[in-house]
Amino acid sequence: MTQARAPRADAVRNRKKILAAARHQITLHGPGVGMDEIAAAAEVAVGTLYRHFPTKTDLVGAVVAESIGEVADDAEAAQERVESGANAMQEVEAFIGRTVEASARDRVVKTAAQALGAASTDTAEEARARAALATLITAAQTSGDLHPDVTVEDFYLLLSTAPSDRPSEARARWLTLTLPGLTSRGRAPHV
Amino acid sequence: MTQARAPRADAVRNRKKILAAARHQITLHGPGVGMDEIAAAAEVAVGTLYRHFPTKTDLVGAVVAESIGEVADDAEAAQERVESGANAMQEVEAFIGRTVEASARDRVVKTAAQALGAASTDTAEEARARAALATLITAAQTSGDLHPDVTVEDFYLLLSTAPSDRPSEARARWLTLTLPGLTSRGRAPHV
Amino acid sequence: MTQARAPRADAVRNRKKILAAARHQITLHGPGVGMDEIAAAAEVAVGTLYRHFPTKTDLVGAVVAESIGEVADDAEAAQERVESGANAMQEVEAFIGRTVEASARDRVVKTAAQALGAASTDTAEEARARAALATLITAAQTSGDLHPDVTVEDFYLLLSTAPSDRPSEARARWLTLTLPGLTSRGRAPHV
Amino acid sequence: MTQARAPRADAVRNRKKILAAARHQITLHGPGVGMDEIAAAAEVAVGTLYRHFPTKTDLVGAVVAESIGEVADDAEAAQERVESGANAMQEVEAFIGRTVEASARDRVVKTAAQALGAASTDTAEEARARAALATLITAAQTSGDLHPDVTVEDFYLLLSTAPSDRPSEARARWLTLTLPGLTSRGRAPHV
DNA sequence: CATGAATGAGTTTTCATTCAT
DNA sequence: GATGAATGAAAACTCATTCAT
Repeated sequence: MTQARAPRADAVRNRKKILAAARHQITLHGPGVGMDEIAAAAEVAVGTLYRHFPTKTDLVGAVVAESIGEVADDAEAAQERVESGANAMQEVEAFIGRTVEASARDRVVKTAAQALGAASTDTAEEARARAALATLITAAQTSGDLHPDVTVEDFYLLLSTAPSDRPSEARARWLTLTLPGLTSRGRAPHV
Repeated sequence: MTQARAPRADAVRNRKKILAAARHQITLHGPGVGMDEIAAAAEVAVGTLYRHFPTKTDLVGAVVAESIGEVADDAEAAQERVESGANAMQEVEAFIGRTVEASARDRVVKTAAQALGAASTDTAEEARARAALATLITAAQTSGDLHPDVTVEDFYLLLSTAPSDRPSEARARWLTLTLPGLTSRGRAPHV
Repeated sequence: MTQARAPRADAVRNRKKILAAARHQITLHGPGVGMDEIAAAAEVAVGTLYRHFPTKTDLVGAVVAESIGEVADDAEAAQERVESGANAMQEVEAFIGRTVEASARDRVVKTAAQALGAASTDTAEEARARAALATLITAAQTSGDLHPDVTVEDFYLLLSTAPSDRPSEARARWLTLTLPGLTSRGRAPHV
Repeated sequence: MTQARAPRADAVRNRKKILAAARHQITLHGPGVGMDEIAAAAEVAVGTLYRHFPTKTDLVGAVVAESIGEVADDAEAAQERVESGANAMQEVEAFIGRTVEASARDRVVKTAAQALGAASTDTAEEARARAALATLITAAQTSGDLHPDVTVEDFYLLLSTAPSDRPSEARARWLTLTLPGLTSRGRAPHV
């Protein structure tokens, strides 16, 4: 069992520089930035870039995974606040709002992921996010007005269709139109 | 007064073949299909393709315009049914459902338009669609439960964020989650 | 012997329009102007253009031939003035000066001819020019200082290397440097 | 202080092969040879060619610069011979003769430069050539028969209009007709 | 005869990826 | 491990020329 030798310090440093540069470049010039440009921005040679990420798809996938990690962090924080007594339904709505805003800031990353068909998700971060969201959802269904049939998939469905590339008023309006569908009252049967 | 000479029969035929082929190829392989491939699919030489559409952007724009034309047709039909006594709110919901399905079939066209920055809209078709929708909205607000602040823009906002590239169950679920936000009851103030 | 039927009036008109347009367009945008552009400028369809000139080379050749015709006119006029008593050497020098200026005005035609390897000359016009020049040369050798070994070819050699695409000062300087070589005194043997 | 790292051995080799091939191909088939052809002749992929010269204009410019370098070498050698006691006027005439011959060998390079509007000159080589020529001119004006108003520009004017694409007899004749204009005797005022 | 649509080889250039140094 | 030069398959677009209408 060849224990994976601990990565060299500079290799770690390079990986970080590359990810940061990729994120920046993609946000700046859209997907379709050349690998050369990303490499240059990371102050690294293309070869090095390819040693860390064998494919452009892989690199973009990693950038996306990072974003997911941040979403997971956010969801976990919300869940902890709920455990400490915060209103679950309010946390759910606030979480959605923040995530939509975040994906607006990083919108090109999303586009990039789609454009390149980057495989959906890096398991570790994904799992964390999913766990925290599930807890949050259950809490809001118990103590609040979140409709009982709502699932984590529904969150993803909505978040992945948020108008991240539209002006902030559009995003606000979208929240107004969309959030009611998550509540019991909003979806109450016709009288 | 140089009366624009009637276009030749074969030119018209080719234009149609090209548009059809473009639509098909784009739907099949995404935007970024080569012009050569589209030309081949249309059984035409590239030169011909470029005679009809001087730029790839123009071609994609034309394909998009066609789609918009179809949406306009659909909206007008719905409006006429309402004038003939059909339930306005039901027509609104059905219209949205149908359009989401249509954009799922043509999903890549949408992507293509965004990707290439094809100028937003072909005025003529756009105007028709807008007019029919406005009438439809007013009718549903008068006789049905459509929320009074809903506008044509809201329709566009929702339609443009529909999960057109997801399986049909996802699209159905999306309708379930989204439609309530358009109604007065769905958005009723918290008690 | 099928006597070549007299060309139709409109065909003649078209030929002239095409030649004029070609000359204008080439002078304007350099050789490499598209045949389509020339056709458009002549208010004629490309097909018509190709009926009159089966090849781009042919068209350019015809334009060049026209220029030669003008040179021939000029040479004949000079020769007639000499017959009427004008100073032959002065006429020679003036003729060269005028021709250089003319080729500067039409410079692109020359470039075009070279670029496309347009076959050297249209016999009729060429012959007229050659005859008039020969007479002029003989007169200047008899009554003036034109070096006895100078031939029509020498004139062509100089004219074809005139700096037609340089500013007029350059052309003037070129005359200053070049004309002495045509005279007996200028080429007097080293003492 | 980022010391420009020494270029790799193979890169240098390729650059040379490319320049040589470009020169050859251009001389052979005129400007307008495809980049693909040049690449093939250099036994290199197009991409490599574009790494070294980002634009066709750049490549042609480099080829031209090389030619100018050779002219500069020649002029410097002539100047040194004069410093060592050689006859200045003879060196001037010989230099012009050699350069005309050289530009006949490389004639298409000249055409190419004009055709592509390659920015007139590569400063370094140009400067060397100009310096050597100026010295040579002064020497020939002092010790020989070179006309006092002749400048480096005059040399360029003549060389750039030499009949480089004509047979060698034409070039010889051209020298006979042109050189007198550079001398004091040749341009002596009319008696 | 005129028209102008169609042809298709060819042009320059880009970019993800590989591999010698 | 890092470097950056080399690769070569596209891609979008042009234009002289042909040919159906």
